[in-house]
Amino acid sequence: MLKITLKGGIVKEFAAGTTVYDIAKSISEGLARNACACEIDGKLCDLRDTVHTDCSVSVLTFDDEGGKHAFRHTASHILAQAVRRLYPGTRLAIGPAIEDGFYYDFDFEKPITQDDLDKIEKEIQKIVKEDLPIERFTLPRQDALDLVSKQGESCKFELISDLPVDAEISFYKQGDFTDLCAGPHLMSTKYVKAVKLLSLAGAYWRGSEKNKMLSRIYGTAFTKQSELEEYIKQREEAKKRDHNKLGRELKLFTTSDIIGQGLPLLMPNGARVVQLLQRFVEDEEERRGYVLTKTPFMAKSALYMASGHWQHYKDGMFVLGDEEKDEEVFALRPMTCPFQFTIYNSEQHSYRDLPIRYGETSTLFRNEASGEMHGLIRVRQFTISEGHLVCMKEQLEDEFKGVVSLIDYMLRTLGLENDVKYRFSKWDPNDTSKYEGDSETWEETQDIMRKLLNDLGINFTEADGEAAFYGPKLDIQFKNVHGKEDTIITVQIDFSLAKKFDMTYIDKDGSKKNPIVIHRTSIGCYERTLAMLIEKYGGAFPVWLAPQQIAVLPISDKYADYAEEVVKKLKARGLRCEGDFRSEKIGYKIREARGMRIPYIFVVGEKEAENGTVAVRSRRLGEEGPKNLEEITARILEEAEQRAIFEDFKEN
RNA sequence: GCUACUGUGGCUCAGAGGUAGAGCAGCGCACUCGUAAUGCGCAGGUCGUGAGUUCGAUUCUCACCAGUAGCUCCA
Repeated sequence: MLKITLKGGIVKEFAAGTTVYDIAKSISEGLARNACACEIDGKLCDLRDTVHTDCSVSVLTFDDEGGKHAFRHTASHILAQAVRRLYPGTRLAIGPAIEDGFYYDFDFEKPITQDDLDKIEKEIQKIVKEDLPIERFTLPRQDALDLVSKQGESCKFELISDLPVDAEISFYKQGDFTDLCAGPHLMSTKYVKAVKLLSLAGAYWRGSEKNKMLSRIYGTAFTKQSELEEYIKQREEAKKRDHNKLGRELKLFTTSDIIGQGLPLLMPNGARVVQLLQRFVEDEEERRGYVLTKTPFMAKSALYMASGHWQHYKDGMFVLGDEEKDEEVFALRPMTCPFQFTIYNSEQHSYRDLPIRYGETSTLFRNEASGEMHGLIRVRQFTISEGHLVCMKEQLEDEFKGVVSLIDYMLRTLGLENDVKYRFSKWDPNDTSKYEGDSETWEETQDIMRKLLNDLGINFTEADGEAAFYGPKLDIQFKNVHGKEDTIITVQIDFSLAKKFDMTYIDKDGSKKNPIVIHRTSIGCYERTLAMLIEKYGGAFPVWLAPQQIAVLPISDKYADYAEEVVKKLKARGLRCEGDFRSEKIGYKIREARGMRIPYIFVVGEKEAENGTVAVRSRRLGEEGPKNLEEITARILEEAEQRAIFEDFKEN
């Protein structure tokens, strides 16, 4: 008999060869019913797996990540089975569980449409009702290849072909459907009670644009219908915060067909928010020893050739002129590096000058592919809080830490510190042609960066192939309302461009050396950061960033003079304030002001005019009653001064 | 760039092979109002752009432009 350690340290004896499912059953029928997968000695396994040595076993349910994963993975198989039943000629690609659900990639004979999803969903429900037991079997590689080629599954054939010759290939079978799969899976289709297909999209086979585009069906699954409904509701709620919709409603930005894709126009409200952010960033950077530059928006191709952008980034640049015909070709800048490097090179530097921290509120132009543009998040022209720190190797650590500290301060000020994830972006050692510099330098730089990140106690993930062409990056990622992750802030250590660009300093011993460059942004690019702020706060910006901080609403025309006087006083104190003098009812004006997420509403009528007060309604506390104008002014000024954050806006 | 979808007055959306409606917003008038929509009236659209099919197209076809989700790429 084997000694099996269960959850909570309980040890029970089982015969060798017992399946985990039977172990779960012996604990309780309920557990067996809810079991989705398991961990044997900490390793994610299938319920069908058997125990052969003393070990620890924990049964995973939908409440565990691993269990949820298996559950949704099974849902994706049921989706594939439904598709095969309805559209027999369809080839299957892959169908994993993902963070909030699952997807399956198909190669349909005839493209399907949104309407087909309803049909497929009905078939899925049928399969679930059929309560098909799910069985696993394994085959030697050659037999597996024979099986999938008999099925006509050329994608599966390709996947198996990439596995080692001696590999045992596992399959899962449910009723009339068999799929190549590593598992784990549920024991039957009947558990997948609440499934919904969410969207239809294209996806390249094996993630490469050189390959065929397949049809991807996204869906999600829960154990209970009520949980599914809750999830759908949350998704709908999140979409209401979509910056691309809300940003337009709040008159922060707009776009125009005749201006072009990826070229949003910041309207007065949006421009004001960006201006406030820029002033804040420039002042803070000055405090931290940055020097300001203002460099040209374009340069001759020669500059980009020297920096390497011409070789590595030309497709992403707007080139002005025709290289074949014109003697001189210019390009709009996609990055600020070579410009600030040129400033560095305009004078001789001693080791005593270093570090030099250049900062610039820098407008950049990138010719993104037409399908990439999205609201304010992905655009063709944007303005970034750009900066390059030129330092010696022995200063790298302090400078890097200084940069991270500045970023941390920015994130905290915006209230985003808990909404971001840190990603250590490394080069792709299997495709070195995309990068400058040799592999030794890359590995060394990456080791240095990893050590710095660990020293700083940053909780980060590592990602291959995400580096810049000149060095590894620390990327700070933010998820938009659709769950899509984008980089808002990045820091890059660059050992290669200084040499390429011939940047030098004279060291103590009189020798010329190449400095190290840290490329960094402190708050990211303003358009994208604005987008994230809109979504984070649902448009209800903290007072210091609100385009309009106060609305003064006279109850009727009779009190317009007093309202005017209040507006004047507030403006004189530097508060952003407007009066609403339309002859509308007070409820109507309040509704509009709230809709615009204005943090403070001052209602003024007979009583207020008599007493020199205002009736305050704040976004945070609702109706606050009459207040002394001077006191409430001081409070709002204080709130703005502190850059206070209250996540306070409630829709109803 | 790729896949699918979408494009009707400022916004949200109806509609149909015989050149268009609703609500909100706007404007005018009345109301002078106490904390999330006062009433009445008026005006506003060559139905994204261009070409084709047709006696006739905004509705069908094609191309282009723009948007949405995803893929690829990226701050």
